[in-house]
Amino acid sequence: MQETRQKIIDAAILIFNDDQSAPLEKVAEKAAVTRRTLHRYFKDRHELLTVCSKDIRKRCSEAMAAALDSSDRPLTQLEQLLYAALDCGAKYAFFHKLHGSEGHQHHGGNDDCTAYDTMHQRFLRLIMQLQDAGMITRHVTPSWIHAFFTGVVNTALKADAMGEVAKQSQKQFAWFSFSKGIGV
Amino acid sequence: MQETRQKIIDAAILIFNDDQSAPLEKVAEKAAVTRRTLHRYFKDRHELLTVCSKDIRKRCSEAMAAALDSSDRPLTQLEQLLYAALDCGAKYAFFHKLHGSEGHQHHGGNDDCTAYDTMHQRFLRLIMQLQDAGMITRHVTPSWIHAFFTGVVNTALKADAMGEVAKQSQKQFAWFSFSKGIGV
DNA sequence: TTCAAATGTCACACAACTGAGAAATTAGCC
DNA sequence: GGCTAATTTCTCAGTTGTGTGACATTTGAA
Repeated sequence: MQETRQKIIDAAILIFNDDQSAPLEKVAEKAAVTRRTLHRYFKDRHELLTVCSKDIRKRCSEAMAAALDSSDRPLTQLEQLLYAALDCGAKYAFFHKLHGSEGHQHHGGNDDCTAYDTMHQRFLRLIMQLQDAGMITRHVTPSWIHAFFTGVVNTALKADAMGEVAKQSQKQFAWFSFSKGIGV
Repeated sequence: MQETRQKIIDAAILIFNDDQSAPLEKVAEKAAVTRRTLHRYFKDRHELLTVCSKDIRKRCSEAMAAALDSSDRPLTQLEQLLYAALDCGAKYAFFHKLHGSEGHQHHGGNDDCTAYDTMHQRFLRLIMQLQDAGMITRHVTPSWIHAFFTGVVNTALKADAMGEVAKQSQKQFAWFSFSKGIGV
């Protein structure tokens, strides 16, 4: 059963997302599996992390690309991007965490880095395009908007986890605050 | 020298903020101190965490209270609250993380919880007051605004850590995005 | 039912982290 | 300079996490 593998990956993403150094026992527990089984699928901690990273890259990149392709209107693209990120959930958050951690070195040979950078560039271009068209404010920089974007995603994820905001309002609130926050 | 103690606490907040299970060696290293010295000030990991929690509570509560007292205009109070949170930096983020973690149980006997809840209540009241006055939108709930507030703080902290946004623009951007994002 | 693959249980060796004692070293102060 | 307290260095035992082997148990499909 290959679904066990995915179950472990998903658990690892959840656990490592808020505790990088968490013992593998916790991951196994979250995946409802023995540590021994976890080790059957993944040689060691490092391999598990690598696989998580690749899994995330694949899923996030696809979702983001689909969002961008879903429309010709830049503002709609941006809105769909936000929804896609929210759907990716913890994966999107972890994607950024991986590339923002201290020990991380960007280099071309790493596919994950390439995927991240590509996405990042497309995002920045979209933002600059919107600014040029006067559809969003120029008071804040594209860099800030990018940080703000992931910040709103994280906010929605946390609000969801805390159960403080109704599920169906989540996306609506997120888009309201994000779009207004960049001066749409 | 009692400043060593504070140095360790500050280092612990920084380290534990993005890796709860980080070895104490990392904390000691960040504080430019030996692990042995750390153990002289704090019996064990748990005591260090407890002290961090108290330190954070004290500093954040004071800063927030001062911000609220700095003006009579609700909107100015909110703006000052944001700046205070940004000044508290990682401490503010950790404050929330501590109270949002899984194993955490809210109970009256815990001073930290009380302080957190008090602050939380004052924040929500301020928001509802602004909504009643029609100064901010009603499209989003006070709960969402609270989550959004800490989200913006985290965004600014991250942007600062990544060096992507000029220091002096930080607060300005944060307030712009936050205020617009709640429909000011 | 039967067989094979997947998973669990137990046991082990090893590495890393933790907490503490004792002596050597450093820093501030009179 | 000498004294005192803080800190470092070195040490070590105890605990926890890691990775693996051997074998039992469960599961699912033929």
